[in-house]
Formats: sequence, C-alpha cells, structure tokens
Amino acid sequence: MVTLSKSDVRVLVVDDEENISYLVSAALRNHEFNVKTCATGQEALSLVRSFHPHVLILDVLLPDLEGIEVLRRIRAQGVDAAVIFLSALGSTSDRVKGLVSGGDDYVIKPFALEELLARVEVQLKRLNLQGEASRIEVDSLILDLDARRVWRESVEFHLSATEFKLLHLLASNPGKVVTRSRILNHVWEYSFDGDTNIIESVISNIRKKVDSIGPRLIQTVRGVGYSIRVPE
Amino acid sequence: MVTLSKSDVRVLVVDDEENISYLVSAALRNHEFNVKTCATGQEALSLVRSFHPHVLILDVLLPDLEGIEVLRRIRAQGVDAAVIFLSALGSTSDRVKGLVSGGDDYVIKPFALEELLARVEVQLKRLNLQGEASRIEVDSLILDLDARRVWRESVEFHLSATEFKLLHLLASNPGKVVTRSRILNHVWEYSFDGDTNIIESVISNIRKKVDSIGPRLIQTVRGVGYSIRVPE
DNA sequence: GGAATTTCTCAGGAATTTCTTAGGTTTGTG
DNA sequence: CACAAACCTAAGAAATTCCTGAGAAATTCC
Repeated sequence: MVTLSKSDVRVLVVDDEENISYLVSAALRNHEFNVKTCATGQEALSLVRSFHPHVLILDVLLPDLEGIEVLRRIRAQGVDAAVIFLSALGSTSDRVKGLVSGGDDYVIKPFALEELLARVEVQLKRLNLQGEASRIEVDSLILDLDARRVWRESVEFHLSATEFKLLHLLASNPGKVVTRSRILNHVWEYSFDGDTNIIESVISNIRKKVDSIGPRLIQTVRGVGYSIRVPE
Repeated sequence: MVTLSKSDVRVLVVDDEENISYLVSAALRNHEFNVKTCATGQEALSLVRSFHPHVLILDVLLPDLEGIEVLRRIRAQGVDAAVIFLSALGSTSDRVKGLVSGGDDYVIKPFALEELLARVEVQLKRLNLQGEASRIEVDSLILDLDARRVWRESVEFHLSATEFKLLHLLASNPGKVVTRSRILNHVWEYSFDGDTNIIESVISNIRKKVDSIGPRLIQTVRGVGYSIRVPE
C-alpha cells in the first residue's frame, strides 16, 4: 500500500461551467489535494498527459468532445486514473452509459460538495492512495493514533511505546497475518540475531493488558506470526 | 490479473424488504452471478464468513444491526469485499456517512436495476484490477493467503505452516502436476536424503482435513507428484 | 543521582508441529 | 496372478515454537 500525503494526490476537474468548476476545485484544494481545472475535452486530453491525475472529475457535456469520448481516448492511452462523471443528464440510461463505458462513478448535478468529496475518497481507497486514519477499531478495541491511547470495552489501558507500535501494526492489518519478520523489521527496525523471544514477550504483555477481557483478539499463527481479528 | 468467470463471482444481497431482495437477486442471477440473500445483519455477518462474497449489497436499514455497523464489523475481520449501500435514506449526510465509513458506493431507493447492475460491474472491475492475488479458489476450496486461512464447502479448517505451504503450492498450479522434487525444494528448501515419506505424510494430513468432504481435489500422480483439480 | 519505567534476556513448562517408523493398501507389470 | 514399487495412514517420539514470570540492563523522568 502506497501511502501518499494528500497533497501528492492529483485531481483534474473538467467542466465548462465556471462556477461548478470553481466550487469543486476550491473544495478539493481545501482538502489539500493538488488540483488542476480545464473547460474542454481537448485541454483535458493534453493535461492528462502532462499532469497525470489520479482522479478525473469529468463533465459529460463539454463544448467540444463528449465526456465519454474523452474517457475512451485516455483509456486508449493506457491511463487508468479513476474517473467520476458529473452530469446534469440524470436519466438511468445516461448513468449506465457512463458507468459501462469505463467510468468509476457517476454523480448527478446538482450535487452536494461533501458527497463528491466522499466519492473522491472512495476512488483514492481503490487506488490504495489513502492516507492513514487517525483511529483504528477492531471489535471493542480502539486505538487513537494521534493521542496514542488504547481502549478495550471502553476501558483505557496504558501501553509502552513498543507495545503500542506492535499493536498498531497488527490493528492496521485486521484479519491478516503479520509475520514475525515483518514485526521485527517494523517495530525494531532490524533483524535480531537468531535467538530472541522479544516478540513473544511483548505480545504477552499486550495480551495481559488489552486482550484479557472479552474474546481474545490477538491470535497466534504458529510458525508464521500473529493476527488480530474477532474469533467466530 | 485473475479473471473470474461471472458464475464465480459471489454477490450477497442483504435487505429485509422481500420484494427488493427478490428483484435484485433475480436480476443478478440473470446476469449469471452467484447470489445469496439474507434479511438481517447477523445473518449477513455469518454468511460473509462462509460464503466469502466479492460484492455485498447492503441495505442501510436492517431490523437488527445498522448496515454501517455490519460493514464495520466485517472490515474488522479483514474482509475487503466491495460494499454497495442501498437505502431509502437519501440525504447527503446519510450518503456521506455510508461512503466514509468504508462503503464503495451508495445507491438510493428507488433505483433502476440496470444502474445497480452497472455499479456492481464497476466494483468487479476494481476487484480484478487490484490483483486479487491474495485469494486462491479451486472448486469449493478457498485459500486466503493474507489471513492464512482455508475453507472447504464454507467450513474452515486449521492447517499447520507446512501443510498450508504445500496446499498453497498445489493450489497455485491448478490442474498441473507438481513434482515431488519441486515440492521438496519449495516447502522444505532442500532435498532430503533419499528415504523419507514426509510428503505423503503431510499430504495425508491435508487430505484428512480439507479433502475428506466433497470430491477429492488432491490427486496423486504416481511416480511424479501431486495435482489439484476437480475430478470429472 | 535516584526512582520509575521500559526493554530485553533467560529458563521452565506447555502446546503444537514435524518427522520417522511400520504395517497396510493400491497400482502397474510381467 | 504374483510381485514389487509406490503410496497411504496411524501412532508416537523428537523437535520446535510459544507462553509466562522473574529479573537484569537500559532508558527516561523528576
């Protein structure tokens, strides 16, 4: 998972209605995206080549080319930016046309900026570009990453720096097994010489604090590593 | 890129309004998806665990749990099926809530079946693009490589590290024979001195667990090795 | 500097896994 | 059909892996 800061995410807004274009791009900039705008299909085609947007917000009705045609041409160039169509054409067949021709979403004007932003975030998630959340929840376990605090069943527990780092690693991969070597690399930043059981030791301490109430969330996967998930 | 045939794509429809549930699932089946339906959040949670849907169509208002809560819980288990919310709650804030809480799309009732289908297809495109390399399926056998978990006919089995490694090797070469020497090299990383039947032993254990229900998937190829495939 | 906390090592014991052994079954061949 | 080779399986010994508590060493805090 590539984690980019938001200002590294490029969004291209293509719309010939100036006020829409302005509102959308302002909102996106407000959320710290790197935004460019243009008003025609031709401009869009050349900007895609130079600006390499991650997300394209594309009006269906442009003065020169149709939005769908723009999409067709940029896909033909092998660009796989996420494309969100924007349109006053709200009929079902218009929407279906936009989606089946390769669009990733289709939003009807008028729309709430807030929703458009949420849909942009969804596309980023798809591209694996999303920044890290500041709070992680797995069942009744809650990690507040900014405040470095941990709760289980609403009771707060104090974890040391190492314990927090390890629990954070597990909790950001819920359901997946995190191997011992990944743990060593991530938490200790080097490989220990063969024989240490520092991982077991820290896991044991974390469990004693956080995982002794309710069902056990930290599962041992013998010979491989550990995994955090709700047992069935 | 793993390309699934449509009948291998599993879609779970969760809605307590029977006619909606029926219409949607009928339309999806018409398009040759493998569809299951249920009416409550609890059922959804358990079906997700056994049915392993690729796409989840989830009503926001369910009799027991809220759809968003269902989503939260399945995400906590590391399930990353695409989720399309379905709701009569059409306000912007409802939609935003659904999207930011991890939904991949949000469709408002009433909707055109055609559009819902188009949106399901969009989600499939996403699943195929992101490689899907973390899951291997052979008939009713499912290996989740990230979680290191194995199911057969929706029942989970526990495999040891060696057993998993060997089954993984076979399952990533469906229909092909994997020779004994390849198995030795890959699973044990060296050649044993002539006389050992460790492979037979491990195969026997795997079969006892995973291959004792339904048709036998692991075939012995006398004098050569083993092969995993569906018998005719 | 001294106290408190955290990090890490060590060691015994429990649990699981790995591998060998040995006898039985299947398969192919003359 | 008889025979041998290849394979299957159960049982159990050996080895590995993991858990935990106690305490030494290191670090942080006052």
